[in-house]
Amino acid sequence: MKTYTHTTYAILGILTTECKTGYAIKQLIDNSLNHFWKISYGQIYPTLKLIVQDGLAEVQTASTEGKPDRQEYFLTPKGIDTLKVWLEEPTVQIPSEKNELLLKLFFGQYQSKESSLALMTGYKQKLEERYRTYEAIEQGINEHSSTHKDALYWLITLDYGKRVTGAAIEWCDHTYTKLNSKEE
Amino acid sequence: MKTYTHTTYAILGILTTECKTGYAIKQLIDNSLNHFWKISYGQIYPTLKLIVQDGLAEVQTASTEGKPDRQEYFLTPKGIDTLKVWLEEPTVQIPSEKNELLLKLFFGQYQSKESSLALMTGYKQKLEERYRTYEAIEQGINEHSSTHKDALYWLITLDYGKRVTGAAIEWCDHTYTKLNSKEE
DNA sequence: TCAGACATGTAAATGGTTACATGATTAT
DNA sequence: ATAATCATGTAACCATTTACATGTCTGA
Repeated sequence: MKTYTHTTYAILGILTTECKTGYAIKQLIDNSLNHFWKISYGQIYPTLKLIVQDGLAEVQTASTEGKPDRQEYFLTPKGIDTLKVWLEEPTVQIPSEKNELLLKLFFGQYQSKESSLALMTGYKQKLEERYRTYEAIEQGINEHSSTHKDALYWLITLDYGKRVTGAAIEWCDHTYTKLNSKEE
Repeated sequence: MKTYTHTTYAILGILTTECKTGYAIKQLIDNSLNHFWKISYGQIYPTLKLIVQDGLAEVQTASTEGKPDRQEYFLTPKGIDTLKVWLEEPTVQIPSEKNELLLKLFFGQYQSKESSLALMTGYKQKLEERYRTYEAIEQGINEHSSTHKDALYWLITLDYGKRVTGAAIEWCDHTYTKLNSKEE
């Protein structure tokens, strides 16, 4: 069986939900998968074209009064099968991020202490903002969608984000203190 | 001032150490920056060419008996300045990883419980392996290079890796139990 | 009338990996 | 002989982002 990029499987997966158009896919990713997956229109529309070509989905034009026409995509049995085969594959790569802060800190020697500390502060602020975003999404799910069939899995991925972000925030505090107490 | 990619700054930074050749840069990154930065020869050599063109470094051919000739790169004052300007910039983007496991788990609905659990187990194993690697590197630094001027910064970046990886491992345990106890 | 949400798409550029090509030297 | 390490480089390919282009409809 032909293999696709993860991005293609992401789109295939989203087409199992109520989201059926390129625009809706973008919205879902921005709102719900944003902390572990991103995608641009420049990939969505060409990918949708591809999966139709390969018989994994079919298109239909839908109209709603007062809104522009939409192209709705529906998975074919072959599409569902392709998604399931990928889901059952046990091999996942653990991500290895490119971390700009660590890169700068690695060359900390060539930097003033103040500038290292400023870097840490900025980073921590961004992490805390991210943490609060996760909490807000979590609360939203608990309040509005707790009975939704996917809610458990959404909460699991959020929990991951919170734990990892939390650990990074603790590292910031610890490192700030360590660098700050260092004599010049 | 012209801006460069992070990869270019990484190379600029490495050229401040004893590593002066494309080959040595690759080795340093693979050994020491590997957990937060990666690079291929396909980028190193063209980038070295670029930074020479831009007057950030100068090349010299060096010979050692019994080894092939090397091209050694030395930062110019302009190169050091370019690096410092980048280091002092306080704006760092927090990385947002593409996480294949979370993507698959997000569509957990369309997967058997067994397959979700197998995914978790495989992921945890890889994380534990990574954690042990960090510990080994840390021990190596403490034993052999604890007095090296860069040792503090190396240990700080390793600490980040350990904390974040540790949090992810805990999430694996927690999620495994949660999914396992779930009635079918 | 004008901003903003809804909606679809393409082309060019960017950043990066992989595969290929070459060749010296050392140790087995 | 030959595998391993040292060493440099290019070309093709891939995934992804950004900028651009177009247009509808609603509500302020």
